[in-house]
Amino acid sequence: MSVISVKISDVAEKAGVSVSTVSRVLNGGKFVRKEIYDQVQDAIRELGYTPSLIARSLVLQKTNLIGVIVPDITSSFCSTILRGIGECSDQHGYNIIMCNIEDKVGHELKYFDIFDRMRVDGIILMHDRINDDLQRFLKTHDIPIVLCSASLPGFNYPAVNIDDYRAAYDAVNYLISQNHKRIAMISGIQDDVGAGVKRYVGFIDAMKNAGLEVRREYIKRGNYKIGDGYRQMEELLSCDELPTAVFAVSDDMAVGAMNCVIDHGMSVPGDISIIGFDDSEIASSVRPALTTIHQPIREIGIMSVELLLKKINHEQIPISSIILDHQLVLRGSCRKIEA
Amino acid sequence: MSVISVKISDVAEKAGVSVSTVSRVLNGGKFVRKEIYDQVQDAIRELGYTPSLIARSLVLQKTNLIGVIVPDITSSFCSTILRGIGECSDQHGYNIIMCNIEDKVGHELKYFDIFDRMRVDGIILMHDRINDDLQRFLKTHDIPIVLCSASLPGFNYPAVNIDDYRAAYDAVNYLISQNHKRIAMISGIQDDVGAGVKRYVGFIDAMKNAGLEVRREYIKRGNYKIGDGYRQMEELLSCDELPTAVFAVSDDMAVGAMNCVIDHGMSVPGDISIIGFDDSEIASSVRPALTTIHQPIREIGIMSVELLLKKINHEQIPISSIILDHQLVLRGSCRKIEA
DNA sequence: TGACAAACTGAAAACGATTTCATATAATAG
DNA sequence: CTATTATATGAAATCGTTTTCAGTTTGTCA
Repeated sequence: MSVISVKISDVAEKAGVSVSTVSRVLNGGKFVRKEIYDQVQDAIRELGYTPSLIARSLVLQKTNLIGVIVPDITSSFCSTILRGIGECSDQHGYNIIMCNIEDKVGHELKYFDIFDRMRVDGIILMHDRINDDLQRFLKTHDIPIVLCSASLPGFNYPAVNIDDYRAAYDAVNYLISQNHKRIAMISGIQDDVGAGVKRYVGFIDAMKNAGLEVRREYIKRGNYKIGDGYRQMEELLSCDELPTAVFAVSDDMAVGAMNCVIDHGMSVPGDISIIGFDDSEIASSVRPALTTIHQPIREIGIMSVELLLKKINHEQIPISSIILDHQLVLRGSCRKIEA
Repeated sequence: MSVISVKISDVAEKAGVSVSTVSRVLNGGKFVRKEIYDQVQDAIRELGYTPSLIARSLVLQKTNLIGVIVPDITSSFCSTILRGIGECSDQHGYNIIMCNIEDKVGHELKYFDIFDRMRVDGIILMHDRINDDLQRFLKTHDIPIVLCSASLPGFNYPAVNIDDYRAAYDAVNYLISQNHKRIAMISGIQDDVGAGVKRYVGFIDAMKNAGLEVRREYIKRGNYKIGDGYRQMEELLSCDELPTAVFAVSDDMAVGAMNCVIDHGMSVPGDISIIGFDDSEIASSVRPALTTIHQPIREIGIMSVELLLKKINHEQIPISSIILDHQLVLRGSCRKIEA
């Protein structure tokens, strides 16, 4: 029962050697006689000694901590990324300390400040929005940062993303190839300066290139959650002429939209086709299963960590921003309109 | 650009006072003259100084860190609890450091060891399984631990749970009240010594008390995930006589089961009624929406933190185990059998 | 055998905070 | 006006490690 924590000097005393020698044993045992080495190991075992990472961090000026800021841990997309992050950092001997922004948008600075004081070795940021305080902070501090499924115009932090423009374009283009003409979009919120605008532009361009009209009333905005999708779909259903398809920029919103359609006694894809984005777990757990854009979610998390570690270790980073492949996955929520 | 980190002595020098004075200012400024106080604050601002929590932790012997071990961050149940945990610990000035057990079952010890070395102030454990190594560890260390939606027979750590026995009983009893007689169960895995067995016994008792037969072939086991529910349901569908209702001990498994039924061209609840457990987000995002047992998920997380903090601060803990209320929520996945 | 390198060991100085203790000044009381 | 107390301040010890540097063995080679 190690109530009082035993320290390195206790081990040293017990083993009859100096503190330095114990420390050497702890760190590989180079330059210490086999005999003494064993002696020290015995003492460690008998005393149940475990070195304090706190003390170690202090002298080494390195915490092996990675701070992670997520917008909403509850979303399947985020938690899957987080899983990738946890997995990879674990493998490299880093631990992650997580902060959930949630509804506390605008308070990001608080978490950066905490990370700063904790002297984390680096930060992974899954967040697109920025305000003045944060801007100032980022300009004056230089903790290694990588953006994960996000981008911050004006800062060239390394980032891991897919090609959101292209992916949105592909999704909409698929709808068009199925002869849909009245296509609506449930987009991201106004101040999403990252993926949000890219997907938006992707939608617009696909429509324009096909010579299709984009109606103002067909463009809605939501905060990526199921409830948002539901609410926006309700508005769409009140249009004079209903769209035949809707492109939602997250699976969650797509599911919300789908539920709304179903709850109004209509059918997906019979009456309205819906295409999602992310291919998060919910996409395949729902009936009809969602046709959607697949992102390599877990890999995005993993790559973020690898990029961050490179930055922490001052290794050369080949390209500052990594774009992973997306993919259209066809399931049951879209149908072809017979011409 | 604070490349070289500025320390308290730099501030002291700049302000023309001693280190102790700066420290006092940092910690509330009691016993320091207004004039000097301002002087120090100015120096802090000008230098962009932020105190190192690492150094602070070392001397205070307190990290304000809480270690959290989750079985699967990807599940909506876990991530919602985690949100509660994050929220509450944040409010109390604690940070959480998260470890995802995932498929690395049996390696729990590794994370306990890390937490131990990091000198976290306490641990929240959402994990029911235990092995010899872990047992030995727990016996020899005494970090404050609370169990969150879990229980560890043989250790009387404080815990936050619902009454799993009663909840399962209520769920099954509801099915019975709807005239179901052939009721199947998709239970937890074999070595789940916590909620798993309690829900199992609740099922059995409800059946017995109603004088209903529990058929061996109607009892399946899964690891709480959607895929498990799907697979087990497939087996149930191959029974000679189909059950009219199935009780799944997690919403995820219930959804899996539901999808399986639908994919086989049958209807829920038309052909088979399904009741879930948890009322996690997926329960209401699926059509038909799941009838299920509601757990106050976020609150469970919050209460765990509060309990842990009490333990950390050596406050009296009134009752060692907290049982929160559950509730049956009726939605669309169950129907009444006309007698 | 002597010279020089290699292997081993320990004392002491960091790392960056808090806190105890002693001291100095200001305020209050008798 | 002195004795006493409250308020301000700083020097130095402490938290538990790693690492430098110097010193002591031991080994190798001519």
